[in-house]
Amino acid sequence: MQTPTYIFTDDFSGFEEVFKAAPHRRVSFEKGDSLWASGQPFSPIYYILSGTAMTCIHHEEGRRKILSFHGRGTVFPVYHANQFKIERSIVTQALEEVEALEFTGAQFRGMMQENFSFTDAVIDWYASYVNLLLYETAHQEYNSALLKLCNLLYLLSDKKGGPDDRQIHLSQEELADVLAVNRVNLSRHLSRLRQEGIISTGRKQIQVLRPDLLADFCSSETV
Amino acid sequence: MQTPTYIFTDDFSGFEEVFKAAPHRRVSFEKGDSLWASGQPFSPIYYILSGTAMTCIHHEEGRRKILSFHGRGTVFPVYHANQFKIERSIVTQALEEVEALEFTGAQFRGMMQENFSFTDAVIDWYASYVNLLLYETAHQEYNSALLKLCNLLYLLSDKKGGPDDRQIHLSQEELADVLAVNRVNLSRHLSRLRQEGIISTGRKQIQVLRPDLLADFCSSETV
DNA sequence: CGACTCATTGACGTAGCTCAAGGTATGTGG
DNA sequence: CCACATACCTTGAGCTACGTCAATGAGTCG
Repeated sequence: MQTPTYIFTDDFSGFEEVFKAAPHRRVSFEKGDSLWASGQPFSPIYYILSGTAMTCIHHEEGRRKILSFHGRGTVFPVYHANQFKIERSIVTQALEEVEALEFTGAQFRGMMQENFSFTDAVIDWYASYVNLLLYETAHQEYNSALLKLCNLLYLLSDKKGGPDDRQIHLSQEELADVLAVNRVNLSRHLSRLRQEGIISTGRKQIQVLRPDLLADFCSSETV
Repeated sequence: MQTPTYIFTDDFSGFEEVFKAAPHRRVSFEKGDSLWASGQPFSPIYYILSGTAMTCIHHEEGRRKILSFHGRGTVFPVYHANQFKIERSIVTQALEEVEALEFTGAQFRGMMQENFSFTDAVIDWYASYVNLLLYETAHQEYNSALLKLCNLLYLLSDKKGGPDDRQIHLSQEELADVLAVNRVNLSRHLSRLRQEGIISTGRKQIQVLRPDLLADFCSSETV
């Protein structure tokens, strides 16, 4: 039974050879580059070979909401036929150097038509994205800022790895922009968790010292 | 360029004959019935022949979030292979008598594999649902309760119809549960709009008198 | 070393939540 | 058709979590 993920990776890496064999354009982006011009509905589709990109939506009042992160072996945006107004506000930026293969919608659709297990992967991707968004809209929305934060830290920290792997390399501003809470308020809740010995904080990094105690703070929809 | 929709209808009605020809079970639900037992991840898929159903998520603290409405000619839930934890909290209820055709995931996947234009419809459905959820997570989240309400009224009211069609037959509690705001607070904002002559309210119904003035209150992501 | 960006802490305002009481349609059974 | 119950709606008063503004501190980099 799956919990939400903010970080997409390797959900298409089984098709890397298919991507390389299909007609495409090879592209690379420097840190900070946008994958497409902002203000436009998106049209190309990227399969990421290496690097990480971050997708966010800019609100007309000047805020931004960070939606998800896309690493190697995944695709963004995923194929769809219709254009939506909100796409114009969506921006995907490289957080580090990104190497990718670029496809048109028609090329991508052709690959789905030829290979139905590829279509399965597309459906899986959509289902995961819907799951993340449902979690945010229908669950996190009702939680206090502290609970939201604990849930996010829990989901972002790598439960499998050792203590050194349980680091989250995001600034407080970025965390605040994922949760749609105020940066100052977020800082206060982080100090609380720091005082309780659950995390330690540094510049652009948070380490989860006690995942067990953190889990106690989280909602049952999360752990 | 599409704006979000809360009410899904007729996005699969072009395939009604395909549904009827495929192996299925015919089912009907009385007003108030759930389409599947609550607390379970869902497994059957329904094509709705008539009636309307409402999907909501129950939060562990006792609140509920109304997600979407599903009328004739649409499908819910749409096919996916993985199971997600949050599905256990999702309930879809008949708002009136619902006649539907029930399919298993395997049957549904078979139909997608046989008929690629059916797969196109599934992708369109997912894209619309993601669009709605992005709108809620990344746009409405940052709006004040009044702006949220105006946006919702605008999206729910039938812009094509005449004055009598611009009625919304939902209780204030249901509207509040769509917007994740307090019922009392919602009532106050409705009185404001009533005082401005934009809407008239009654028991379980709101009529939009001046769609033009309402649009002025809405955000640009909505109109 | 200076100029960033990032993080912390305090003081204060307010939108929205909660509790509570009362009002008004709608439906039902006698 | 009326009495009563029930759901739905309205309005008031007070609280609080979060947002905003502002000033200061603490890493990092050229």
